[in-house]
Amino acid sequence: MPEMNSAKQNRTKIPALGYAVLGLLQQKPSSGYDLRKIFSSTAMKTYSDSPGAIYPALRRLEKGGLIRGVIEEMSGLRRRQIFRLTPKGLSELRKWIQRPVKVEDLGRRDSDFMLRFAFSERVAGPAASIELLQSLAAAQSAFLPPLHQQLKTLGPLMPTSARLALEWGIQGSEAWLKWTQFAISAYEKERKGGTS
Amino acid sequence: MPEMNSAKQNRTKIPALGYAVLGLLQQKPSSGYDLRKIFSSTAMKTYSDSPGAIYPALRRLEKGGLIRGVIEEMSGLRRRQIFRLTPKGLSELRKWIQRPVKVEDLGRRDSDFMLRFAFSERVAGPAASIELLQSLAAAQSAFLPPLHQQLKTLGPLMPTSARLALEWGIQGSEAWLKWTQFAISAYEKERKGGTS
DNA sequence: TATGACATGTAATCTGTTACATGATTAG
DNA sequence: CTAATCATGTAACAGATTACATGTCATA
Repeated sequence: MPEMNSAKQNRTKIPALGYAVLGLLQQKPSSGYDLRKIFSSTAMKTYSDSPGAIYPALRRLEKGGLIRGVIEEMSGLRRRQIFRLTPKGLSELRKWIQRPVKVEDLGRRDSDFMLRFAFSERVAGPAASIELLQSLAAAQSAFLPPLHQQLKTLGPLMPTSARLALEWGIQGSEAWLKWTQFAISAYEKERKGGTS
Repeated sequence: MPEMNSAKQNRTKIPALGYAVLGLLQQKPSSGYDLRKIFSSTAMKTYSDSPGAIYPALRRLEKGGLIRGVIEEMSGLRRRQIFRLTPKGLSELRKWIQRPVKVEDLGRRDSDFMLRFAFSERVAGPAASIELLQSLAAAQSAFLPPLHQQLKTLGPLMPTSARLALEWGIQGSEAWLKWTQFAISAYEKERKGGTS
């Protein structure tokens, strides 16, 4: 086969939900139930709020030494385990956030990147956020041309609905690129007039 | 818990990859290898091109009576199994395409909907495409206000990068809404000046 | 005759979904 | 008292990833 996606990953890969948990725990030590509430009520609905996902994920992260849970016995005898990041967990989170964006990552606009970026400032500082945005911009500029190409060559042969779907691929990516510029300039403005 | 996502599904739920396969087979009977090439080379990279995903999926669909494979023995003795939709498969595909869009479906802009819409014209005709778009527009108009609300209340408390990520949620949805209008008007234009 | 594309598969493993189960505490 | 909410779990299962295995055919 010419070049199918193979990708040999070294084990211990953390899934998206795991990073979402790490990021939230860095912001505020929480129980599994706290996390479930966040995943079910806020804009982070992409991640599963089911106990069958959260609790096993917490145990995996704990076994990997990335978080540590302590049972809070204080007020009221309702058992409740609060998890916190360990230093190892923090460094793992930081490494994930600072990974450069590759063109292949851009397929889904909703994934991975936004989660990383959302956490970036808290975890690694504004400089890291800016770097991430620039890495994104670079990847994006390489992403669009092939799509235009596909539309030009295949578009006329496709049914209207299929062509329109492909056009969303383009329009959506362009909107995302605009957001990237917007975000970069927001950081530049902050740097000048900011609270520094 | 107030209202966590539970969702009791009746069995025989077909996963996204399954529908992608059904849609492609409706357009053109193909082998597993053909499908893999499509998933690895075209804009449909969201779906797995790995043999460990495709071949089991084909067998599941065949067991469910949605597709039927025949071994092509013609030219050259290189075995190659060509799959086609059965009538049941076609009707299942049509049912999936014609499902109305619900607000909860809108979380990820890249998912499900675009696949359904892309196939809609071929499988169920332009009228179905237009209906899908209108169903989408209705769901979208209910989707945006809560996001604006969240930004207004939580935004000022968030770090810049987290707020910008939330703003992408809004800008991206607005861009999608614009595409929806664009697509509807494209169909209207076609209906007037079209090949009818 | 060796390489690489064609073509199909399988086994181990991981993660998430679905659907229960359990018990403590608080509000009406 | 009873219903709802807090809080944690588990078992069965489905589907995807990873990695390997097998064999055919064309061409350089």
